[in-house]
Amino acid sequence: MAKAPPTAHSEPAQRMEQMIAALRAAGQRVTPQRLAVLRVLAESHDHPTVETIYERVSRDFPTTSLATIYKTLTMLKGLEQVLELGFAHMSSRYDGRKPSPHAHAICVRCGAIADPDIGPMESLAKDMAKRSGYKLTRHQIDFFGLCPQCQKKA
Amino acid sequence: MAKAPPTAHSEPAQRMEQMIAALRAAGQRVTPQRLAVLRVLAESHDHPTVETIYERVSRDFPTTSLATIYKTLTMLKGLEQVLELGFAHMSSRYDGRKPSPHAHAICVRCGAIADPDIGPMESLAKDMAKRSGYKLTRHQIDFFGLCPQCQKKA
DNA sequence: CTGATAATAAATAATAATTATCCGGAGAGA
DNA sequence: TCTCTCCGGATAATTATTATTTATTATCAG
Ligand SMILES: [Mn+2]
Ligand SMILES: [Mn+2]
Ligand SMILES: [Zn+2]
Ligand SMILES: [Zn+2]
Repeated sequence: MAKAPPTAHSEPAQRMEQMIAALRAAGQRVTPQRLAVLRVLAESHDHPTVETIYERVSRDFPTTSLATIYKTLTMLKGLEQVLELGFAHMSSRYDGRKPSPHAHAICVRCGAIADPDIGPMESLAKDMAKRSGYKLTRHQIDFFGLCPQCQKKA
Repeated sequence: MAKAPPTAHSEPAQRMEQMIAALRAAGQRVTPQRLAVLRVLAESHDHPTVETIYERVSRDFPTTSLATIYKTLTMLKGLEQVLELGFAHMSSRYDGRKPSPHAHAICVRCGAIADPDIGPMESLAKDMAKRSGYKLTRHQIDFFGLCPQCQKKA
């Protein structure tokens, strides 16, 4: 059997290990429910909602409560292990694979979210910090429009 | 008396005229309540919340309902006469002075919002469109941190 | 391994922001 | 003036999220 090819970003399994390590380092308990949430986050490429995470966790863990998902995500946010994308008229979306702030493209029709690597935001943030006088700590950069699929249906 | 100095962006009065014209062009009625909302939007530099707009409108128009503010803002958004800044864990903020998308700095302590002109986002949007395949129509670019005042208090 | 204990999970209630519904009234146009 | 539609105000409903309460469980000292 051939060796698995190298990948640019972490495999779900190793991303999970990172998150578990972060929990332990923070003195947080590692419970089955939390492991289930971590797994969903590590495996999901679609920037799922709380509801979606809940459904995916529920497959293996049917008694889990929505509140548990919320609380786990809040905790992981505090540990900078998950990125929350917050919006006004739709529920938040979560990225557990790339937990540091990065730009997103959001389809206003179907909700699909893409996050290709684009030119770095550092210079933009520097510029904003300089001209506003703010001490900046994080950002959320969102572009809205139609995903390729929805463009076809138009 | 000296002539008023020229300004880079529109005076409240002329911004109001623009908005009124947009209403008329869209066949929308220009009512006293709506005029009151327009005035608040044209005069406010603080990116007010719905609640704040409501309070300001209520000074001159005490019987106004919150729902009217919401409905008027929704309409103005449709006419691209007001920019909504939507967030996950706080209520939306509105900019009626510069209604086209632009970057903001938001103070996480006191909520102050600044929007200095910074390096253009066009190239960033182009890059995102190219790499994601999305057809982009608008964006929201937010930087979070501490405003100058809150930095002092630290 | 066992038991003590503090943290956590589930269920549920509460909250906050926003949106929908209903109805009376004002206003533009015939 | 009449009419018909739009609009405003009051209030109910909805949605997303957070708080509370109680039972359960992961962790670790012994
Ligand atoms: Mn992402
Ligand atoms: Mn602005
Ligand atoms: Zn789409
Ligand atoms: Zn501040």
